[in-house]
Amino acid sequence: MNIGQAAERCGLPAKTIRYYEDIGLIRPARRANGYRDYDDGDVHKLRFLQRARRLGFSIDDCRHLLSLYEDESRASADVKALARARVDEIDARIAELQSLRATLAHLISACHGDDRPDCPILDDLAGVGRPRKTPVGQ
Amino acid sequence: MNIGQAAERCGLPAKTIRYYEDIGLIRPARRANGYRDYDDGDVHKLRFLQRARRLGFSIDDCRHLLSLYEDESRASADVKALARARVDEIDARIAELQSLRATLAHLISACHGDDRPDCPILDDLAGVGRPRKTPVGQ
DNA sequence: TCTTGACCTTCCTGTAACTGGAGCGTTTAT
DNA sequence: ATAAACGCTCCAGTTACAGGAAGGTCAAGA
Repeated sequence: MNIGQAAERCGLPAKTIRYYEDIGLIRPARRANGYRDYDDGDVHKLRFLQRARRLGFSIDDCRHLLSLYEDESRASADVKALARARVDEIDARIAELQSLRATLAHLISACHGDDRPDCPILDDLAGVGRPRKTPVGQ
Repeated sequence: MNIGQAAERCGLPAKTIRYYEDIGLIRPARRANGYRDYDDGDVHKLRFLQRARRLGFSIDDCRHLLSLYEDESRASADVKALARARVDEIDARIAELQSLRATLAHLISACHGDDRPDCPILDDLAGVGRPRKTPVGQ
């Protein structure tokens, strides 16, 4: 099938599918006219990639997952380790965002937010008050 | 002062400071030898930028915040609105990450993670089982 | 004076993972 | 016959810088 139909079936834009080919994730057949020709196996792989990306795996992770998927003798522990690493990344990111959120919420609550120019948010960014050492995150 | 000293005082790498100049965020003086020459006001602005970036404001947000900061007749409501928008972005991102985390944690708990090749994580990515409609996020 | 090393300069490239568009050829339907 | 819809490749842009090359400048020591 043509790339348009493959795109429809896997849920990825055609542009993305071509990009995945550029970086060596898939290698569809070509017809005489130069058009890419996808079979069901290709679409299956593309769907695999779409799901893995949606779960936040990097392209490199996806490459790895795909090779594990195609390796009949893989150990499920390898996959589990990849997934655990993803969860750790996610946890770190969530913690960081929650810290930022708390700082911003605090500043927002301190700002009267009217037509007057004085603003604790800007004051904080400008470093008004005691010099802060690592006030948020890091 | 030279860029190295300014970098040390504001907590940003010299590369980043030059980049901020490229995109028009700051405009330090130049000496006869072509070296950038930062005064205390410049360093103050750079520190402002460093703090705003650390709070997750985009460069465009920073540009906006800086212009508000320099506008003596600004309304604090404008700043508050920017900060609120940031909090909304953060909340959305956190929710998304938590959803991803839950899905991954579920798959991880279902995977025995040993030397055997069968793996529910890969099965899920491959679409084994009932076809999922938008299982996570979005 | 010469040299060494630490700075500084500009410019180019690369990152992640695509997206948009130009300019062109092909297929399909009317 | 022609127009729409699709396909192709290649190039540029996105975010916010980081790394490095090639070269100029400056202060200190031998």
